[in-house]
Amino acid sequence: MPDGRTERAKRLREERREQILVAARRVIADKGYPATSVADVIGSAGISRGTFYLYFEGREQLFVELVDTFLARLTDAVEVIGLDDDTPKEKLFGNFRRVIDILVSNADLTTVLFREAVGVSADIDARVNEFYAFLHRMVVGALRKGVRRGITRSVVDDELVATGLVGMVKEVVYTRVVAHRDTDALDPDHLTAVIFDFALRGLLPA
Amino acid sequence: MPDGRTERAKRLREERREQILVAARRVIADKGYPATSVADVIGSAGISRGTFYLYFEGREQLFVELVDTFLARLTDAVEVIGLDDDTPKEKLFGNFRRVIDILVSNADLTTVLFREAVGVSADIDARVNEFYAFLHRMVVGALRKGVRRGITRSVVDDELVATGLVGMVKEVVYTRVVAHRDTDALDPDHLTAVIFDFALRGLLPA
Amino acid sequence: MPDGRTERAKRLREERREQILVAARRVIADKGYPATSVADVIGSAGISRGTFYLYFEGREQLFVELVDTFLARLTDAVEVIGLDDDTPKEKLFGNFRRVIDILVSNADLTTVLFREAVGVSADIDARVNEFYAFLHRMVVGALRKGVRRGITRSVVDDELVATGLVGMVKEVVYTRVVAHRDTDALDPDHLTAVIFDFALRGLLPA
Amino acid sequence: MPDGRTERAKRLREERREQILVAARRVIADKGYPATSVADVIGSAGISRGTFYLYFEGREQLFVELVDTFLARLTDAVEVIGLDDDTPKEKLFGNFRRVIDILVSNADLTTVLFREAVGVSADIDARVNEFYAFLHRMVVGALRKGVRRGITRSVVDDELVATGLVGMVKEVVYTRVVAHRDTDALDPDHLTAVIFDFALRGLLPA
DNA sequence: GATGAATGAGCATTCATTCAT
DNA sequence: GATGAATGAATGCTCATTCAT
Repeated sequence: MPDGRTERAKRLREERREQILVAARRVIADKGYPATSVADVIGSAGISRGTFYLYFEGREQLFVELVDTFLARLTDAVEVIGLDDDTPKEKLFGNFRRVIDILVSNADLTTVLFREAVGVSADIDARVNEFYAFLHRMVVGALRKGVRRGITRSVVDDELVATGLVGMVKEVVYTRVVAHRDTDALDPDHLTAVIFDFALRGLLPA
Repeated sequence: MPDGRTERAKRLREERREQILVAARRVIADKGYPATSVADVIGSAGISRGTFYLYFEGREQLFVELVDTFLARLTDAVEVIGLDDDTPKEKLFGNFRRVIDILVSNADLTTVLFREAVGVSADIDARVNEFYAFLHRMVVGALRKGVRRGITRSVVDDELVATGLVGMVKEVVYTRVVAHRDTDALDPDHLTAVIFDFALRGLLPA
Repeated sequence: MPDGRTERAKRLREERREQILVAARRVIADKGYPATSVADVIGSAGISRGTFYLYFEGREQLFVELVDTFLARLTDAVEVIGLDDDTPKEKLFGNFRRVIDILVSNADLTTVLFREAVGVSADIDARVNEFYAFLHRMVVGALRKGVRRGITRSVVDDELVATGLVGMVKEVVYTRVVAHRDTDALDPDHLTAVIFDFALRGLLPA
Repeated sequence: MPDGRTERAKRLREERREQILVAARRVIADKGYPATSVADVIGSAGISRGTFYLYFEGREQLFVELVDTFLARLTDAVEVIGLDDDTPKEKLFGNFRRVIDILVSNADLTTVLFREAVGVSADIDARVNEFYAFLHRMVVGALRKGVRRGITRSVVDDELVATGLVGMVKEVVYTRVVAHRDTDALDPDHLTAVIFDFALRGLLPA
């Protein structure tokens, strides 16, 4: 029955799901995933136990969905930069900026991703690791293209440097957003600029 | 009664504790803290339930001790470098190297620290965060002393850069030791050298 | 309003009920009553949850009706045989044959009656027991009339023998129809003949 | 440590198990298996939830054990009668008597076996069916040996007659012990005698 | 009349902790 | 000191029933 009623029902259903997801990420960011019971989630979402299981297969599946959706948004924010790109530096800057922006403006989900989505289940671990591996591949690619085009110098172990660059971003976001919940102090533009300046010029005096 | 009997008893007691701690960190690194029950620990340590509670207040206290002891070892490996030090660069290099060495050569505890000791309890979170804050303070101090002595240039936001440097080390160790358990591939000297080279000279061509 | 519309509505309603009952007895015979949820029934019947409760008071009442209707059909198949009946043996034979026939040709309902309608609720237990008590009374009556008319000999405990005769039929039908679902192997005529032969002549050599 | 303490502990453990089993069979016979929750069992046994799971893997395993143990006792009561046995009739009579005796003197377990152990799980169904199949095989064997030795006549369908004989016993016990809980009225000797008399001589006048 | 989203009581099971022996 | 049986609060999940649309 593809009539109006069905459409509306679908939308309501989607809203309900979203309501539960929002409540869940808030409470998980607050109490931590292992300490968050289904009772906590439904209490926070203002729904009954049964309703929860109407929309999600179970506690873990809800958590996987939370993490997966967020990882997908982050992945989408990263744009591959071709060897013949006219503005590779700007594109790379844009990639960093967008990822950081998403992380900073979704404090709850970032907290869940950084603090809870680790060591909970092999399944989730694998997805999260795959995301970081994706970031790592992108950075390694950027480093190598930079060398080929003469923009950057060649380093001894570019895999290691790439891992370190990913780690820089993670740690900066983690300390500000997750550990100190000090979102205001974190301007994505400033952060990206500082990291780029450091990464390009190093610490030695000119 | 400071006689021999007491001495021996004390030593036996200490050995017993150690035996339990070793078993615990192995099984926690393997299964993850939330999934590790007291039954797992006593099974792995070969002791009875009651004995466990004779040596530790409970499951969480055991975990706190595991993390705390490791953090203390790491903290001890960091040496403050004075403004008038003759070999500040070598000292700093030594600090990085020693910390990385401890992390790499204690894969179980490093796994526990990086993957399990996060988001479990506010207590543990605070201790771990304080350790990273300590590292951060040391790096910020080194940066500022470097500037004063003309060794390094001044950066716009040295707090941010310091956080990033800590993050580089964490991520490199995490990916190799925890995620891929690829300890062989991680020579502390090589790692420290690469990070230093990158941090000092940056990526721009000379 | 005894007009056509009402008539048609009533008929439709009856058909709907029947549709649900048929679906229910199939799925209950298959999965067992305790394991059959309302979801199973409505899934099998192709109706919605709400509709189910429009036609039945609830899960148990549906089950009671299923059993009751079947018991009524079985009860109707049994004909009382008068003392002055000309063909008492044939009538008795007919009674056995008809009951067995109904049981054999309604494998689903027989399965429900024998395997599910036992120990589920005091209500259903009572109805089923009453049916067996009815059969028992009929057989006791037949035995006594047989003795009075000189057709059969007098036994020490005709109540016990009657119970046993009912049990013979139950067990034969149960093993073939319910346990082994081997309906083909069960010719009502053959079965009735064998039981009669055994019951009349016994096992001793002539 | 094969000392006295271990022995005593083992005995205590066995007593505890037995205590739970006795409580369980009482409450299951009373309320029915599907309606009996773990809460009912532990309430009846006067133990805590945790203790229950210390002695049994779960609700179903307890039930399986209840049924299995009883079936084993019944099976043990049946003695195979050889072709060259001097007193085959007495042996057969003994078999019937002993089985009936166990059934009658364990009203709770008999109720569980007849009313609850049916249609609950495929596992239990299989075990119960196997027991009846065993009885059936024994009776068929007895019938055939009886014919060979000239003690009984040959019947058209001895499989069917054997099933019927098993059914006679089941029904008599069921009606008296389970349905009417009228254990007093059921003397095993009398019952066995009546069934034998009927089965051997039949109902026709001499 | 038909629908299916919502409800919440109820259930089996786990596990950190205690304590009598 | 050592043991392990006992405890019971807590948890994730199911499902019969209701009711607004």
